[in-house]
Amino acid sequence: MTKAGGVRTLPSEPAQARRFGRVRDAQATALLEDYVELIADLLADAGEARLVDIARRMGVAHPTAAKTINRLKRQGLAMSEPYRGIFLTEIGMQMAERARVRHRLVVRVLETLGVPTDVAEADAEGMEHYVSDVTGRAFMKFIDAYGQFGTIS
Amino acid sequence: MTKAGGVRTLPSEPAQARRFGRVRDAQATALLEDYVELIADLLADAGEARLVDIARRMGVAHPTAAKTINRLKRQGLAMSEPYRGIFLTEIGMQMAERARVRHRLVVRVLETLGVPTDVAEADAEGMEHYVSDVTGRAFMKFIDAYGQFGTIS
DNA sequence: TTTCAATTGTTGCCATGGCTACATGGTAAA
DNA sequence: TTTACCATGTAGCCATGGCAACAATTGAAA
Repeated sequence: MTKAGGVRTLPSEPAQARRFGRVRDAQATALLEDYVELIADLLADAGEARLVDIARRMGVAHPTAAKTINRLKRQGLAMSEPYRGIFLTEIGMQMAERARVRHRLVVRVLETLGVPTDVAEADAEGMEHYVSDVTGRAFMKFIDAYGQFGTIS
Repeated sequence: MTKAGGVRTLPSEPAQARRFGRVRDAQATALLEDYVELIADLLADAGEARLVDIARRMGVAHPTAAKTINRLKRQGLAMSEPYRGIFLTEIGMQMAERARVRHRLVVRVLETLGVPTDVAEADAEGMEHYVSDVTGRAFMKFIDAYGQFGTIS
């Protein structure tokens, strides 16, 4: 099963290492993006983002959410007074907006490819963090061309 | 910006919690899948999977790779004798094959949507772990319908 | 056969992201 | 005004996944 016969051809070592490095980077910010997006949604929808609600919606215990929110604060994405609700900084809001746009884009692409909405929403939650700008632009072109007519298949 | 006016409507609390739970589960197995897939590729391509090569291709220091491989062994996915190359168990090979098929599927979908091959390969590396069976089937239908004619846009 | 470089193994450190258990603060009901 | 309940904060535990530093083994060159 060498290069001649098989389909298998490994990428070059540095290229592959770079790729996995990028995946690790994306993974590191994925959780922060999810929190920031959720906080923005809660602020828009309920007028406030409380720790308990964040924890319940993330499906984690409240100390877990508290730790992550502290990380958001350290990174200048969120802010809060003791025993009060959580708010986003300017940077946090920008990140939330970008995440929200990308999320909706991925969902629409999946829907257009025939994936049911609830599954599309669920899968997009994980996939969205790994969509590069180039891929995002390709997605937009695809939606512009086929999205408005509903499903493609 | 309530339900009436805006686009924003949060999913129900349990639904959203379930979604994020699924993302966490997928994240937990993502690294194992990547290792198993890489080991299978090295075995097919080079005839052996050595620790140094795995570490270099993953872009990590060798103790990091060693720890992860120990985890693979604990979970019954890989096996090795001290100071020897790494092999996959039956289960590990099955996992590798599934991961490989899904990886190629995601790459082909992205390519068909107009994403350049190298970017498609890179993005697929992160996205593939979050593609559910339902979405995978939709991808296959899409490829069957449009894939053979090259890019869609 | 000896020696030495490369590979593998091990230990111990750090940050992250889960959890439980407990302490503290805030507020509404009694 | 108390009190009791809920929300928030904090401490400490575990596993994961990075790292550097050092130990042990292998195997090839001298």
